[in-house]
Amino acid sequence: MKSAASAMSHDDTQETGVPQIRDAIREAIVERRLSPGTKLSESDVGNLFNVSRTLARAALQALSYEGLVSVEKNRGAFVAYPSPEEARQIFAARRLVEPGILRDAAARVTPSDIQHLKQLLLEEGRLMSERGQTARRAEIKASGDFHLTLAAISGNAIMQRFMEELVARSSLVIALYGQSTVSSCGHSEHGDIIEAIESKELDRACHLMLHHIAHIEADLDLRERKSLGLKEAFEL
Amino acid sequence: MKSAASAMSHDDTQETGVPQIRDAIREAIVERRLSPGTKLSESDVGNLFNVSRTLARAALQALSYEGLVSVEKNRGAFVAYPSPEEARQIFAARRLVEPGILRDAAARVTPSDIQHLKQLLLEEGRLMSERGQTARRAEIKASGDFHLTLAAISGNAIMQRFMEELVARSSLVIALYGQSTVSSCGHSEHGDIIEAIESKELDRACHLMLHHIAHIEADLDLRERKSLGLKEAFEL
DNA sequence: AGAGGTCAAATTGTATACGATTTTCTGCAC
DNA sequence: GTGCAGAAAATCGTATACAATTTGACCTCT
Repeated sequence: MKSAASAMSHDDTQETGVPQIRDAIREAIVERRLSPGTKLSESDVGNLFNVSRTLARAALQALSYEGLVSVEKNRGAFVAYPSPEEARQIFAARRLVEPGILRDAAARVTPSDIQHLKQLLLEEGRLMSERGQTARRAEIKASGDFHLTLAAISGNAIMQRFMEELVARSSLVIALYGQSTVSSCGHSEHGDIIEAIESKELDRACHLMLHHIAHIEADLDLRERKSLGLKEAFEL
Repeated sequence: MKSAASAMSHDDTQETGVPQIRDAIREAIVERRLSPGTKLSESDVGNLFNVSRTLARAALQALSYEGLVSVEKNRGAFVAYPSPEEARQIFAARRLVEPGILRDAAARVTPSDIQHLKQLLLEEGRLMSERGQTARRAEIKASGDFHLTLAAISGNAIMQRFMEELVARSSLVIALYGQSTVSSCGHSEHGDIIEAIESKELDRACHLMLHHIAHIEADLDLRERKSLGLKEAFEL
């Protein structure tokens, strides 16, 4: 396997600190430059960012709290490889919280917020028509940003952080179990939700949101792919 | 101020590892043996648990991710001192997610789960009638356990972890802003919710839950207590 | 060739060392 | 006594060192 290090970009600005490292790795995971299961050794991470293992380890720990990295005792850290069950729970959580966040957001939304959302939508559409790795990565981020912006508008920092975790983990799930090559989020659905918010049709907005999440989930193939029991794999 | 160390118990079993330390400190915070604002120096924590600063630091970092400890750069870690605004957001988050969790839990609840919940209720009642610090601490934990058990029954590990964070932080908020000396959770309200679940009255159960959370929040005095402007403090 | 076992290399776990920053104490001028 | 350097102490930030564990290779014996 290609070294984990080479898969990440690294600006040489000597801005030290765990947050930079954590954020850089998270971005790499969310944008799928790092695939689930990739080993993230402390030394490699440290070398890549020109820091000691101490800081590399701290960054990996931080990511493990967010569920993006799993650390196995005495074995090291790996980009998380969510199980189908875990994937289901992530989306169940989103169905549980996003309508509520949407309601809170709608109650506080300002015209400037609406403008911001529409801006995001435009950008998203632009990226969809482009081709190339870079555009694809930017599109992934943009489509998540819609949901995160709603959380930000809701004004609840706690729910916002939770949504950041859920969106990031969703990206991992889609990378693993997504079937269609098309974008993770139905672009038009975002637009419909914005419209519903704008015209204060709260119930319809929530309904659309639930439908939208279900739509994303429907594109996943979450059938258990066991190791085939180590026996079943060869009998027959 | 009394040393932070002396406020925590510590069993001498040489079970090393960050989790033990983290859990012990969390328990101490949730049970209010450690007050908001208390300094948690890395050396003290390390000495207390007979580990190096490395592990102490890791444990404190972990707690900061849960919002129970705030670490200030170059100054150290302190038991979190949530602002009134933060407190409001914590309860807003609970109002947002607990009805949903309750619905999911009700859909999967087994007779054995009901029995477990009633058991908790009994224990809670028993502790309420007792007196003394130890009983008070146990009661605090028991009252939170009701909400956590519901999350466990819902079968969603992600929501469960989120609820653990919210309940723990609620304990901090109540310690800071709670007015009445009585228990944080209306004991009878828990019983009513169990009944509603048992008889499959979902809407009523959710309604009761919202009411219950509002009831807890109503006991708080979340008025901003500024430093009193340094002038107003003395002009009558 | 295959099974099993020992050793070497790599990697993580934890402690310690040292520099940087903040806080506290001290002493001197006023 | 008050106020303000400046030094001393304490505490955090980061790197390095060393122990423990895992992994994989190689070698032997059947």
